[in-house]
Amino acid sequence: DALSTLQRWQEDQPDLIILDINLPGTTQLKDGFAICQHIRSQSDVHIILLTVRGEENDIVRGLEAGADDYVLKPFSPRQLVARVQAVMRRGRSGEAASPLAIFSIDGLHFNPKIREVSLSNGQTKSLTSLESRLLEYLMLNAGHILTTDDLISDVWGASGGNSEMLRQLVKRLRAKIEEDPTKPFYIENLPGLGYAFRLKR
Amino acid sequence: DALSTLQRWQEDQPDLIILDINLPGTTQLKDGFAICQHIRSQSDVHIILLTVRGEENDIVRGLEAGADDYVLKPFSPRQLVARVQAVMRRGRSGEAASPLAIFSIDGLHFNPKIREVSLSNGQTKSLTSLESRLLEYLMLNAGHILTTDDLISDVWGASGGNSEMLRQLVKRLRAKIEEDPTKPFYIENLPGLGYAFRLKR
DNA sequence: ACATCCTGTCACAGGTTTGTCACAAGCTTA
DNA sequence: TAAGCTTGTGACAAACCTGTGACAGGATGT
Repeated sequence: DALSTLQRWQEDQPDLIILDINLPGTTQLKDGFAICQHIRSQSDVHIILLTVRGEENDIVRGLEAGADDYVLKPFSPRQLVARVQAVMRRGRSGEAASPLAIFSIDGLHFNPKIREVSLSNGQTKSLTSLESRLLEYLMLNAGHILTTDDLISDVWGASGGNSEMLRQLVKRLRAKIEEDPTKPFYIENLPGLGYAFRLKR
Repeated sequence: DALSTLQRWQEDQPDLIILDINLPGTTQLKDGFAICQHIRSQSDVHIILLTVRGEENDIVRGLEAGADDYVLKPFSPRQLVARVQAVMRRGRSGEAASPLAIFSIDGLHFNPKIREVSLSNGQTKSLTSLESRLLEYLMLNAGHILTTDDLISDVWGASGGNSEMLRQLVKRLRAKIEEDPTKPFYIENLPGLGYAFRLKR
């Protein structure tokens, strides 16, 4: 849990920390991100996050909080070992910039920090808060199908949001980033499943 | 033993290897880890290690040598089956895909994730939700007879569904995947019993 | 106060998917 | 041969999904 994590970290002085974002017993102040940030502020230790698939925007928060890498649950032990080795390999000073500063896929560039997309035709548009959240989630999982529920809970959180609002949001986002919104290129619909950011093949 | 393991691996090209670390007859050069590493260096096949409880740091060595997962002896058959399914489920790359990545039987390729089949003649068709469920269940149990009731309860759940709906669904699925729906090749009917996905012999 | 933007809600259109009905063909059994 | 059962099939209707336009309330800035 949160407290003993910090204690043990100070006692053991490990080279690497694998940190589950969903720490049990985290009180109001100390969630996984806060811990990550706290540790990072005092040390250069390597930190790898464990995140549940479906909550990928935790990743963004985690990397911003100073994590070196992340692994999605469920993961294969082999994958975890590989990530650990990779993180250890790049020295502490490894200038592994947050890889998610800017998304660039298929001529679409998106900077979630300032909520701006630049299209392949040179145009630049600024997105609203919700549109940005949606696009970030989609591009983070480019090529994977995201169910309607996933998207809703990511954009609006566990409580709010419904499929009607999502449809409307998709429409508005497409109006901004698609060349021809009636024939979407980037944001693909999989009937009965959800949406996906399409990867060229 | 070590040598025949490598031989059979090359001959059989299995999808999954369950490897006991304590191989008998391992000479100085070839212990279980070396075998694991050797196989991994040449293939992406899934590897599950069997390790005796009490030597848990074998696990670390094994995972470093490229294994996907491990099972401690003594284990229950049920646990082993669960691990195998989990390993098979997540693709080779370590990405976790929930259903089996792709079924390929007798020239029929089926990706349940995106609900798409590609036929031997090169055509690809997308299936509806129910069609996909049915085909997945059939291919998962290819070569085994599935009773009408089994199929109904798998596709529609415990409550809904009846044999009429199943017949209709089978018809629609056959129309999409069979070359000649009047003479089905893949989906075979066993009068009075149910259906089966036919395996070539 | 006013205009503007963002967001949620309603209503509807078009397409697809699914359930239902009726019936034909094949096999089994009396 | 005649029921009786099972399986395959066509047609149709209901339900569902997705996209869209219009509109209203709230926030924000002038």
